[in-house]
Formats: sequence, C-alpha cells, structure tokens
Amino acid sequence: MNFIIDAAVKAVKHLYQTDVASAAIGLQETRKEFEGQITIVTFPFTKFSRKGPEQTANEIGEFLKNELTEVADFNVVKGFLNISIKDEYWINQLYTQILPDSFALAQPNGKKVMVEYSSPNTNKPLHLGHVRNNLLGYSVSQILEAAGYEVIKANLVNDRGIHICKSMLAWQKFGNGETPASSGLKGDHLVGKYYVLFDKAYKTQIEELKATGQTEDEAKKNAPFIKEAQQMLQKWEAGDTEVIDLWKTMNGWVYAGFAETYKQMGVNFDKYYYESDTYLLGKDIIDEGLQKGVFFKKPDGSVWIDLTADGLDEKLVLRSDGTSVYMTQDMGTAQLKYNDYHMDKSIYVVGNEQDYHFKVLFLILNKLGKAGADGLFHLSYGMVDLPSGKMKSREGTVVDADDLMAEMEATAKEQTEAMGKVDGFAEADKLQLYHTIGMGALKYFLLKVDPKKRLLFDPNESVDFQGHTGPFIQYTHARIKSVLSRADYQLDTNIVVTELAGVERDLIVLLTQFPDIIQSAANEYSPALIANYVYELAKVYNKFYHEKSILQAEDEVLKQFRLQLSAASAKVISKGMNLLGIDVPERM
RNA sequence: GCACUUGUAGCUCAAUUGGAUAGAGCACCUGACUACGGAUCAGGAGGUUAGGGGUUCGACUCCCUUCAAGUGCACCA
Repeated sequence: MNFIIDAAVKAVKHLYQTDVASAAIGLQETRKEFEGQITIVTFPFTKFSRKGPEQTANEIGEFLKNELTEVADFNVVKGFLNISIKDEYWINQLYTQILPDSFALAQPNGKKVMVEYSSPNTNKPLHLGHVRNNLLGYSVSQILEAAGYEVIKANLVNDRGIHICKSMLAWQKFGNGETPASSGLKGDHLVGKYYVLFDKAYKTQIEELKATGQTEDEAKKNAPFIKEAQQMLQKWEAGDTEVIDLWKTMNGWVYAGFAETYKQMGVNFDKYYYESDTYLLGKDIIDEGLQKGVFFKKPDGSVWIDLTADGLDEKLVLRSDGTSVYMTQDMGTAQLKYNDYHMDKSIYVVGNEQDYHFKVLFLILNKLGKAGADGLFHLSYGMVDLPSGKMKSREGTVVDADDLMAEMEATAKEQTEAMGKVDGFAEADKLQLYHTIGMGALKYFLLKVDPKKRLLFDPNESVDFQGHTGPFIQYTHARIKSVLSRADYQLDTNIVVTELAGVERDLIVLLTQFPDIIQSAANEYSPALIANYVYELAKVYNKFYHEKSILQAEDEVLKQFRLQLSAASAKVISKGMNLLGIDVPERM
C-alpha cells in the first residue's frame, strides 16, 4: 500500500504546501461497516489545511482519485477518508503477488540472529512451562527466518550444580542400579523420580533435626543429605572420576528422554551450549570491567557494579572468594556466543521472573561497550498458571509435558473417531493425523496469547477443537484441499475476472497483508500476531465458502478464479501455521 | 517496603501501537436449501475497558493516583 502513502504525502504537499513524513500517514483497514478497503485518518492534517476534518478529507480524497488510477472512489465519514480500490487491482494482486511461490518469502536481509530457548535443567522432565518456552522459541525462530534473518537456534543446557547432585545422590542411595533399560522408564522421568526422592528424604531429616531442638534454618543446613550433596558438587568440580562418570551416565539418560520430547514437540536446535563448559567463563570480563571503571571492588575483594544512576541497585558480579555468580557466567556466555557467530541480534527466551536479571545483564554489556550489545533482547513470557494457582513440582501439581502431549493426541483421536472422519485411512496415517491435530490444538492454544501475558491452563477442561483453535484452522485447510482435488486444480494465473463479490475482495485484501504481518511478528517477537491473523483468514475463507459455490460457480471462468483464490488461501494458511510450528493435514 | 508486569463480556483472548458504535471464541438461545466436508455458517443476548482524576479534536492505549493479582529484590541458578 506504499503507493497510497506516497500519493497522500504528495497530496498534503500539493494542497497545503507542507512536507509530512510517510510514517505520519496513518493507513488502516477500513472497518467493515463502511465502504472501501483503505482508510486514512485526516485529523493530523487539519493543522496544515486549516480546515475542518471533513473538508480536508474530501480534498485529499479528490486528489488521490485524480492522481491514482487504482482508486475507484472514496467517501468521508467524520475525519476518516475511506478509499475504494478498483477490483482490477485486487485481482491483479492475487495473480501476480499472492499465487507465485515467492509470496511472503522475504529476501535475506543479511542479518544473523540467535534465539536461545528451552534451556532445561537436567534433573527433571519438562513441564507445561517449558512447553510454552519451547513453542515460543521455535516459532519466533521460524518467524525471524521468514522475515529474512539467518537464525541460529541455541539451547543452553543447565547440566551441573547442586540440583543435579541431588538426583545423583538419591540414585546412589535408593536406586539399586535402576536404569531406563531395566525399568522401562523414560530417562528424564527416571532422574526426576530421584530428584523427588531426595527432597522427601531431605525433608524427613529436617524434621528429625527439628525434633532434637534445632531451628528450621539450622536443620536445613545440617541435614546429612544436603551436606553429602554439597560434597558431591565439590568432587564434581574437582573432577572426581567416579562422580563425573555417574554424572555423565545420568545426564545421558536425560538427554535421550529430552530428545524424544523435543521430537514430539517438533522443535530442534542448531547449537547446544552446556553450562558445565561455560560456568567458569566471565572472569576475564571482570578484569576488563575493572580496568574500564565500569565495575568496582569492595574491601573484601568482591566486585560490583553501581547501577543506581540507572534506577537500579548495586549488583554483585564476582564473589569475594573470586568465584562466579550467575551474572558472571551469563556475561561470559554472551561473549562466547558472540565470538562463535557474530550475530546482530541475540534473543533470550526466558520467563518473566528473570526480567531484572536480564535488564542488568544487558545494561552491563552495554556499559562495557561489547559488540552486539545493542542487539540483545529478553523475550520475556508470563508464567503458565493452573486454576489452582502456580505449578509446584514439590506439591505434584506440575503438568508433565509428555503426559500432556499424549493426552492431546488421545483427545484428538476420540473426537476424530466420533465424527467418523477417518474411515478409509491407513492405520499409520491415522496416528499421524491424531498427532497433527492434538499438537495443533495444544500449540495454537499456547501461542495465540501474547507472550508477555500469563496464561491460564485448565487440565481438566480439555483444550477446545472448535472455534478459535488450531483444529478449526487445520479443518479449513483440509476442506480447501478437498475441493481442489475434486476439481483437479492446476495453478493458472491467466484467468481473468473483472468483478469481485464482497467476500472475495475481503479475502484477497486479507491475503495481501500476510507479508506485513510476518514483519510485525518478527519486530515484536510475537507468534500471537500470526496466530490471530491465520484465524481471521480461515474465518473469512469459511464465510466465502458458504456464500459462494466453487465447483458449481455460474461459469467456468468464475469457477477457475475461485479455485485459484482457494488455493492461495490454503497456501497462506499452511505457511502461517508452519510459522507457529503447526502442521496442516490434507484430510482430517 | 521498593521495583517491574498484568487487570477488557460469566470464562479464554483480540483491538492495526492515540482513531470511527471496544471485537472474536467458549458457554447460553434461535436459525442454515436432498449443494463443493456441519471440527462449518448466519443471527440473538452479554461491557462504567478494576475505580478516580488528568493530557486533546479523539484514550482500552499516554501521565498521576487508589485497589487487586503475579514476579523480582541472595556473595542461589
């Protein structure tokens, strides 16, 4: 729609002798209740025209109608200038822009972006919160790629620390040599089981100590299990072979389990970082910061940064004993990532409880003048809540990722069979379909919500398959495919109709917006924009489908036109859903 | 206590970033032709945008304030 903007700029210049920036032209979609497709808000120009908004709008409208052959007519309602573009223009858009394979395929912009997401701990299986993280990270990666970026999907695995030692210790004490092979338990679940066992035993010990007169705090520190876990961590850091071997073995089980979960979820990574490799990094940056005067040292030897001028606090960046804290590591890891890829942007998909941490981290890297510091972004998302409140692993109220996905497939199977839609499907195709639909419902449910908002999930009330849902959109796609195959559809960009019905025009207008939607979704890192767009598209298509007969169109030319329009819709629906990491079936 | 985030129909979410009469889905009610797939479509009902003040042609959106919820404020990660 740039040609409208350019012409509007020209209109203001010509009529009122004023230069306005093209960004100042507020183009918007014309609301349904009015005539036209494009609307210009003319209030801002009244100060140049020194006339009322209606008259200003009329003058600009008149100018545009004379200036642009594409403009068929215009009308003015209050200060709103509604422009009708000729059907010829929209039809031409369908054939020359939307139908070709190049549609919505951004030119590479020469920029690199890293998206770090998932970043699990290796002491327990993934839960619903991780699912949101993974889906967001993957989808944002797809969107950025579609917007022209070269994307590196990174996973920073938290594979060391006291929590890992807890699982290891409990396994040593209670495991009796249990392995995934011996018990048939998925590796991450097996390790998670011992993490829970540790916690139980630890709590028992705390109670025992309290019975002997110790305070809660004392008991927590003195319980034998926590001491043993801490000793184990020290041994790990010292490179003790027995501990390292156990650590490797148990992490191996977890990785096998994660691989399965990731596969089900349909996400993947280009690069893995392991905290066991990176946890000592960052100390050289401390020296650098001290030299540059960004950091300062306290008498006890600890190193800090003073961010009070930025409205934040003083923040510790190195302990008095010279060891790293979380911040130290993250500075080092940021540097490592940059050295590896020299990316222009670096996105961290991490929950909003770490907002403050990333605010500080990015500020520090900026103050140090680090390359790439401008491109840092924390994609902060809200927690997933259950009706009972927050998920708590110790209280057993977590929704397990594997269980959840299995349930979604089961529900998809139930619904599909109840409708009797898979008679004649091969068994393998059925399974594939249940997976596609179940995951489609789940992914869409989680992605349609603005990332930064917290999300309510009720496990008892199964995710809907009707209305504003993934399956609704998948269904629309399958339905289009069904019509196309009945008609033996072939791509043909030479069919000419001259006039559009209302729904047909609405549909094309919507289709032309797809590239812009991708760009805004990329700029805002928001899959929700794509999700809501694709839904709108599916809805308008269904309206079209009901109002207009395709196979029984009035004549052959019209039939072919509607087939092309249907094919274009199916393509955009499919591409849009793929940006969310959702597959669309040919039949369902 | 301080900081950040959120608050929109009974429920779950939108609102083109300051624009028109705040829109969808679920649930509820009514309807859809021996027609291309009824996981669909058309219609009804449902709102003091948490409350109050301000900024201006115009506010769900920006500012102030009160209230409610969440998160963070470790020499943990």
